[in-house]
Amino acid sequence: MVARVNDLSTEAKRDRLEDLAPEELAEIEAEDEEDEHDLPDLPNVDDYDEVRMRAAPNPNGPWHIGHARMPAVIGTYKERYDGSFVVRFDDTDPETKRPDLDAYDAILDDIDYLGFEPDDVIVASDRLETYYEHARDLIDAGGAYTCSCSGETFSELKNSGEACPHREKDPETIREEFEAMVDGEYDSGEMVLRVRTDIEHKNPALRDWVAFRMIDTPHPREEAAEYRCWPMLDFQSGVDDHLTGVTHIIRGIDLQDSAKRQRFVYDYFDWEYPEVIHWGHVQVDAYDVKLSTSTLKEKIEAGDLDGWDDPRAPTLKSLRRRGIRGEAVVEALIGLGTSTSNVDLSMSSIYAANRELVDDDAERYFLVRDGERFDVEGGPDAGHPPIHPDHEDRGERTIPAAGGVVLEPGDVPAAGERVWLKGYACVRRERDGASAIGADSETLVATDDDIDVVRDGDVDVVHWAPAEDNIDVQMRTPDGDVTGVAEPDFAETTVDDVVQFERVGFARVDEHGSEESVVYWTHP
RNA sequence: GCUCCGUUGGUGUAGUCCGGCCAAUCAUCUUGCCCUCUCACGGCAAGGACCAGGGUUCGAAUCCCUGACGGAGCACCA
Repeated sequence: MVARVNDLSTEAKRDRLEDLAPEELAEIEAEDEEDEHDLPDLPNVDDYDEVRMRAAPNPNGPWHIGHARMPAVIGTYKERYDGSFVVRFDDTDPETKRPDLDAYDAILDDIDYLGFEPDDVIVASDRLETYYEHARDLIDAGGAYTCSCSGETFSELKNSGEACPHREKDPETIREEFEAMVDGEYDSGEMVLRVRTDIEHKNPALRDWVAFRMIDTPHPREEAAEYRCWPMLDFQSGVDDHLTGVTHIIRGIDLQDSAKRQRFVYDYFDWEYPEVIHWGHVQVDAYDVKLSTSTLKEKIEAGDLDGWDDPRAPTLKSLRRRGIRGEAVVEALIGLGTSTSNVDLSMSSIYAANRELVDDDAERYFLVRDGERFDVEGGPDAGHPPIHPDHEDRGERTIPAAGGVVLEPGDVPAAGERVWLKGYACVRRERDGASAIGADSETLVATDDDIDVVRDGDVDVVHWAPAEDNIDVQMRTPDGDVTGVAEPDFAETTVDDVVQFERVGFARVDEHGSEESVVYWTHP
């Protein structure tokens, strides 16, 4: 019987089911029609009035490509669920993760580039009093104690599951010592406030973790410079997530234990812990430079990179300068999903998304790199290729040929061979000896071939530029700078235009200087 | 050492919760063809994956076990 059912085709089974249980069939087919999202649905959305998320960057520099994943994803979820998100700068370590004062605005600028706008922006170092208040409440609830063990001593005790003597201090002392911490009466390392969790918890990472510690170095922000007692991420972040109404937390797998740690605090306060999603790390191919803000900062300071927007840097500022739209970056990052495994992002997926966005508007020009000069005889004075092959109404360009042309070395035909100068005509390279003056006087002679020679595959079409009255161009790319000359009409482009240098690739016009023009290579 | 987590084509992803419609989706990628006065755009086609081994079952990418590989945490960093 079962075998007979198995032998039925899908169609047949469907028909049979329709007879037997039409309502169940409807249900099954409804499931199939669920619209497809690139991102998985967030968990338990219906349990909340509004989906609220947060991005919690450490303001230590402008963002690299990997950082864009957070705003890309939560911004997309915000749109899907009509939710909101807050940007919270977690700048609670003035020493080892010392904030960079320029980074706050730089990061907001990067989010703007990606096309998203945070509903709120808050800064943790503005909120110390709030954290202190909650610490006091936690102490009163018996959930924290001051501890003067050295890190090493406590670590040993903790690893063997033993409490330190400070754990059973009387509440009065704990309160006094914590106030002394707040008042800055201890030096770095002398005293911490620990959350009382479970000293025998099977996961050593969760045992009585530090909530506050002393830091001697003043915070770079003036508003926070007087504070010496600073909360650790797990405490600060946990409190803020609750206070700002965050319903869905998305963060890296490196913080997998954070939720478990923070739950102890939430339990003391009788708060509901938000939904949590952990995702893996992102690596990006095509760059020599590591995806690390501190590494980038070092390279810039050492002069290996010209700045955060150097085309060789895997930063958002760099992509922006290259003419890649934030939208394309978002699209590629969304495609990575939110899985817990580490992922590699191919730049080609960003390029593919961007090409689709810019191709229609990108005017076509010729750029010849490392050009070889030729005289042209027998043809018209100029060539007239279209500005855009799909839009004749945009007109055509004018490229003078009478004064000679330059070709890329790879496009130079062998003596006696033909090549089609795009928008101009078919030319044949003279054989050696036709002129006695030498290499500089090599000549291309226009033939009367019509375009059929190209259609038949006998002659290659190449791009070219005039040998005189051309425009010097420096093109900056992730692999270094290249130079070349562009046709005269290229001067009519304006800064920020993304153009396509035919057979070379897309580029963003960065500057038209008196000596030369500078463009940034976008992608093939 | 202790504790978590993961493993689908070159890359990413869907499917895994609730086993059958999955000889496995979509995108990117690579190759070929068509279009084309670009190696762009567009069109067509092809290529390429369920980590391994056991088990449960009529049936396993999906459930269970073991192993391998990879990642993360055990910080007075974020």
